[in-house]
Amino acid sequence: MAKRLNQAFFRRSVHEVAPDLIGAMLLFDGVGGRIVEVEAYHHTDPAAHSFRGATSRNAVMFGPPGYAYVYRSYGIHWCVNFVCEPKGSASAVLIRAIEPTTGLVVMRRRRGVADLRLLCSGPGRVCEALRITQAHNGLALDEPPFALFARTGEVEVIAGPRIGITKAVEKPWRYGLKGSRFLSKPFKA
DNA sequence: TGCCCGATTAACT
DNA sequence: GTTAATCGGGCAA
Repeated sequence: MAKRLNQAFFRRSVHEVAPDLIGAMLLFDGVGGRIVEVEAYHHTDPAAHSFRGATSRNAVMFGPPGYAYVYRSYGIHWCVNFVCEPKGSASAVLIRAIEPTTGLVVMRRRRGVADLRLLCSGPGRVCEALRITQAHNGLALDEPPFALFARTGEVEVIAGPRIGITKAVEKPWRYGLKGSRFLSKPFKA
């Protein structure tokens, strides 16, 4: 069995944690799969929610590492982040896509699509498939309903510009599993 | 208080 | 390629 990721795993630079999450297994209530795409955000980064300081929405980002920050996107979707670094640095990794492996029947029902590649390929899709909502904001990542396991084997991680932002667009802080069919968008070669 | 816009997605043309 | 859906945060007034 793969090693469980504990809070110490997240108590590092967000730019170390983010690529290390590629290939890791994410389960929520026993449903999920392998993480294939993430993005890193830091409080010194104009594109980060924490850039302008703590608010009620982003309060979890300013708390200790190893917790989930969940926010509403475009008034419609939920997106989940993993808080990193020592408490107060307000950095987090956005989970953008996973390769579905566990609980496929449940995820297909929740998403209303059968195509594996459309189940979890995008931050909003991941949360809908795993049924992560505002109710889970602030939960610890090393306790149920979360379960995270370190990748087993080597993986080839590729980096590139982040998606859907208008500030600091040039920063190559999107990380993905090279060649994965489950990315929300392909990485430029 | 009002207005603009976003770490998105799906359904259009 | 374009656009609607939908709402809270952030900033101007």
